[in-house]
Amino acid sequence: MTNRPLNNYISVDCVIFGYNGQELQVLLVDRTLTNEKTGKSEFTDLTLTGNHIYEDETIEQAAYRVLFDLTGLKNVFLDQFKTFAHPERLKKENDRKWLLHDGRDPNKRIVSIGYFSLLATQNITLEWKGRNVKWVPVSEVGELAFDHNQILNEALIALRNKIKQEPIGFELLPEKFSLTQLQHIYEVILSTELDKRNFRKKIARMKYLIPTDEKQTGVAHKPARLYIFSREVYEKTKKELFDFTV
Amino acid sequence: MTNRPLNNYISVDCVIFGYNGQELQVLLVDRTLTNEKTGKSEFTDLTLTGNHIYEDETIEQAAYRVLFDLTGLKNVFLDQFKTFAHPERLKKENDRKWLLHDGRDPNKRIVSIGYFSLLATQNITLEWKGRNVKWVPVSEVGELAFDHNQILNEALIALRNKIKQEPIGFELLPEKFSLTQLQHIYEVILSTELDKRNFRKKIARMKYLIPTDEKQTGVAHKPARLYIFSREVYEKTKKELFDFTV
DNA sequence: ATTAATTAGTGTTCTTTTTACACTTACTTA
DNA sequence: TAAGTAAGTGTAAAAAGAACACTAATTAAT
Repeated sequence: MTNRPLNNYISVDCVIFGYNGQELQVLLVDRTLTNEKTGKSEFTDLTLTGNHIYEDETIEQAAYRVLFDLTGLKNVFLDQFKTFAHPERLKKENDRKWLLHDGRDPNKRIVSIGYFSLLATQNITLEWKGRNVKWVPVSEVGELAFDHNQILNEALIALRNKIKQEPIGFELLPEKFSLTQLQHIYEVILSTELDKRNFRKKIARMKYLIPTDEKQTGVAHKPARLYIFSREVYEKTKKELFDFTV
Repeated sequence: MTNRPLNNYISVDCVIFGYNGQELQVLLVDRTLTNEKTGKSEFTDLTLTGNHIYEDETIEQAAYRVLFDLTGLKNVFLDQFKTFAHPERLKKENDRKWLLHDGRDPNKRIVSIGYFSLLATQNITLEWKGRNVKWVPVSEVGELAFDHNQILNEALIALRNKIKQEPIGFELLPEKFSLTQLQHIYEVILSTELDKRNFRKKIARMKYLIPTDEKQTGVAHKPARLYIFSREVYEKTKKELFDFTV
């Protein structure tokens, strides 16, 4: 595989969602433009992660590569949700400066294919192209670079649709998790409150949620039983439509 | 607006679905490569419709333009469903010849943004770039040019998902339609059989289906009452989740 | 050792939705 | 006027959804 980019005008943008047990987060990286003569910073703001597509790589592989470079993880959940190509999408003043600095022509159209992915945030070391990477609660995201607020919004819509149809909530949790944690994921993503008993009744129907013998430890209350998600069982039984309409 | 394409390596592909009262159809166009010296046809096959994106136009506008050029219609239902960019997607022998003939470099990656749209097939005159255009039942589509079989499949998946969530079945029907016609649309798209009484009970909840005083004429049986879809009522009431899970 | 604090875990009733199922009505054609 | 055809309609049983409150198991503080 070569590392030559296909061209400068097509890229993937990855909206990486994480969950820390409290809130839905998104991975953002600092974008600092340093004036090469004065050495001073012209501006600093935040972007989503993204990258070029290499010559002999699929767009999906490019998105996986971004994720791997960031986290060292493979087999991450990834979903292509929308492509962004509005003529004005990168025409804000700072965006133009940044593109120029990066050797790209800010007058050319840049097409970006949006992927979103889901990660359990625990135990992940973040590092990306020497830029500062951080988790930001989705509810606290301010103005982002480029059209990244729009991309984030569309990713959220796609995530909400997807989680109602397919069991992807597990991707945000450690391998073993409690039902309360799982419920909280749905509550946070769908911005709704769910009744504990009704929630458990509903997921009791889903055979791919396997109880283990393990319990939480070190918590100052009755420890919760831990469950695992069985992808095998899911694949076998998925004709029985997953439906999490709330 | 200029008519200069952005570049030769990005395009929209439109999967245009139609319904003729019997089956779900898709619009295909003949692709005939004529040898310029001999005047003989080198091959003929079928493609979806697609086009370049002009310099100052959004991708959505480009897709609308394809539809307008084909049908003379505006305000057609259109949904961006997936982007295709596999390195090998246009590498079949005939595809390479076609691209060369069209002045494009078959070794370059061509990114195509897929839209699907829905049309009532009645009263539409089809004409596109002098190429022969025709409706083909989806179940009878053979091998298509490029990766268009894959694009069609993905469009079908997107259509099936969408029609369960949003009232788009009407887009395939004339303005006034019977409930049996509507039911048939769902049956055809979801490949399922629905019970007439249960179907009617279900849609009776949907306020935006407005009965008219008109009935079918010229049918050799009890004439069906005709209904219209009220987008206004739909927009007002859509918080009440549309759910057509079957 | 006891108590307070905290979250886990569990069932029932009522309402709504889904499913299965068969006959009469209105129109055209022969 | 009879035959053919699709339209239109109701009921009962099963499944799913919604509302609701107490006991159990653990740690922390005293």
